[in-house]
Amino acid sequence: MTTLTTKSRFASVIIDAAASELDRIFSYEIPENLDLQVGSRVIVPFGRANRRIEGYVIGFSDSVDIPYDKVKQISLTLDDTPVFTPQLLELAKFMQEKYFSALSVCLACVIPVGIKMRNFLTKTKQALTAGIVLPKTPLQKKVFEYVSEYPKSFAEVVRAKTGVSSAVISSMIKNGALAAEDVTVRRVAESPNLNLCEPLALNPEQQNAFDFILEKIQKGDTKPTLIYGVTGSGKTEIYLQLIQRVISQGKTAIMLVPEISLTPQTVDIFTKRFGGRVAVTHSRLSAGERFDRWDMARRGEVSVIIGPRSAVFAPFTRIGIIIIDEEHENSYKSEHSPKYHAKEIAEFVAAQHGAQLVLGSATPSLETFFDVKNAKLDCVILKERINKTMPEIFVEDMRRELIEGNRSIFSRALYDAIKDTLSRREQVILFLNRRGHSTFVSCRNCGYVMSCDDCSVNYTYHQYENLLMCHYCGKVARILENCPACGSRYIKYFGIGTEKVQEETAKFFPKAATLRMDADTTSRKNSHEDILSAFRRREADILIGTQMIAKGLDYPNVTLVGVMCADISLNNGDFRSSETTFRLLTQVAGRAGRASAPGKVFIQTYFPEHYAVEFSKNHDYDGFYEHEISVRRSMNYPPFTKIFGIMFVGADEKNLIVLLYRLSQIMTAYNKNNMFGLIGPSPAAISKIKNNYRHKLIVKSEDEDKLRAFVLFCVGKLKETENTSNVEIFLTPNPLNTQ
DNA sequence: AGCACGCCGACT
DNA sequence: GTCGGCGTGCTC
Repeated sequence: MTTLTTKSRFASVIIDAAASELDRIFSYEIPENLDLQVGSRVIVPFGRANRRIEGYVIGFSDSVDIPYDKVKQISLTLDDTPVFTPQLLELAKFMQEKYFSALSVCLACVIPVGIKMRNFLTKTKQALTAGIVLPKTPLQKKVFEYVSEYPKSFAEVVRAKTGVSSAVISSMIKNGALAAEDVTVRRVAESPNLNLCEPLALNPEQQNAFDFILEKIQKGDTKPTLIYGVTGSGKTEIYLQLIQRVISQGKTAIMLVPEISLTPQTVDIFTKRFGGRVAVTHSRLSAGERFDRWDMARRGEVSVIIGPRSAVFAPFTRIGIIIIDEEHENSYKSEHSPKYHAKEIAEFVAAQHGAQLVLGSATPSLETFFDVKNAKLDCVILKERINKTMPEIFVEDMRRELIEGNRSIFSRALYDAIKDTLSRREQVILFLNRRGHSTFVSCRNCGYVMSCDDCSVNYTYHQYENLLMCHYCGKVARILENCPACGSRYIKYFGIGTEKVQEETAKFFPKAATLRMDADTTSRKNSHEDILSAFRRREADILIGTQMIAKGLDYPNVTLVGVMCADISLNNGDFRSSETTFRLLTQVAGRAGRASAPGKVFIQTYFPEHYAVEFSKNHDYDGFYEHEISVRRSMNYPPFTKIFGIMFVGADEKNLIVLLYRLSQIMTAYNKNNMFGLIGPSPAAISKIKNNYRHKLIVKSEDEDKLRAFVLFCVGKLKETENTSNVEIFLTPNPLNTQ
């Protein structure tokens, strides 16, 4: 059925609607004069009222299998070129099946301009050239002379240079004294005449990694490669030189980076190497800017795309290499439907193009390293740290501090180290992965805890605004003097956040200037960059922050890092918590020290003997991997199984629990040979958000395809036998967590 | 999803 | 009579 010819009588159309009942092919007759291709965007009459709706042509046929009198005609096509290639159509079909999404939604995802636009937003300007008719007036003569000297000048430039009004120019165009043509202009940031940078010399390790991957590319060996290299080991230079080779062979390259790493510095490195051949995408682009980058890629005006996860959909032909830097990053997984993971998409696209997939990380995800061990992935190792030595790590047992009478948030050793560091005029980073002042507020008389009415989340106290905030829905409440339950006045604030750390730091080190960086201080545009550069300029001695300070930033003058409480991520109840903690500690520790002065890192914890803490203390990823993989094996967790999250969300909790319980009964009944492991049903970690209750069921299996089929079958059975109209059912294959 | 159809009660 | 409430079913 799927052919590329446009001579067929009928077109297979996917309607632009997310509803699952509409996620199928509708056949339409093609009018005589309409030129269509696979990928054409069309308007079709739909439904009893023939309302006009957008659709995508995904194939052609000469017959239909429904009564002919039902078939309607396509009204019109929206663009003069297809919006997706047959390859991207295949990718969308793959996503439809893998992520349980409507094909129309997957297609919209593949077309970044899928943002509803009637027509493409090509921006044009009028370029003027002297015409054949001679000018009549002095002003016209002036324009004529300028344009004779500088043909194809933009009208706005001609007006500025000659000082004439637009009336003069338009009358000249009208009588033939000027020739005008519309030329496309791109909304791409002008790169300020950057001097292109030559490739840097590679050290032996880098050279080895480069040679290994280049040889694979030349041989057409498409097994993916992991570059496993500590922070600062020079992975980026290898990426750059590989891309250089690929584009010199006339192929294209996709470079994925976590959104947070897409800083001006990163962009600079790439534009300095590839000049106008590289386009950068990021989430803050306008529709027009986004369209231009997409259009430039599909027309071959650029050869390299660098961007966050969505850049994996770049409409390139002949892709030679796809690189995923910091492959372990959670931001590669989309939170919205289709809940794709950029790594899975990249694998598919690389296979389509015969491209080399390169993953880079200092702390690879367990799944990735497991694939290395099973020879599904090649691996090159970079051990050497350029211009930096490993910091020394101290683990502080906060239980002992308490027993020995230290009730402050600083262990005695960390306190001394901060004092020392400040006296040497060096800088300190204090890390705590929780914003706000106090994490819960409760009554010491009756134990009542202030929490959000709409979500099952404790209020966090924010001192600056002096109010209570729900970190889930953002709702705020006023602080109370009396307990709403028992009326007592013994309200106390417990648990520390970054705000409290700042307050305590000021108390203990009154002479030190502090800066705080978290979601509360970076909501303003550019404030993120402002805080970091202020710290780099040494306008503060101590930087206090959450997760967002942990990643890839280098401050040569920071020689001390304190992790205020490692237990937060350790106790989040998810099977990946050890991995997350190990990685976080490793990343934070990487902020300390430089070549001349090795840094010190203090990790404060109530659980110092936890293996995630122990292994990070010794910078021992391999040891951590071996331990963690044995835990995963014994618990039947990924990578030994695939997991599947089923979440029921609705306002009527009782109804929701009954239905989810019924689903688990169906699953148990059809679970022959105990092929599938069931966990739950149970309330989600946050069991209520905005007055909608959330309960979940986790299913595990070694066979991903069977797992998918089983879940789909059982949910189908539930929908057949019960009324599920009052619950929303969210299916998430390979969820990032089991919360 | 969105829209028409149709089957009910209430009302100028 | 007929206006409008919402439950039901279909969409090439």
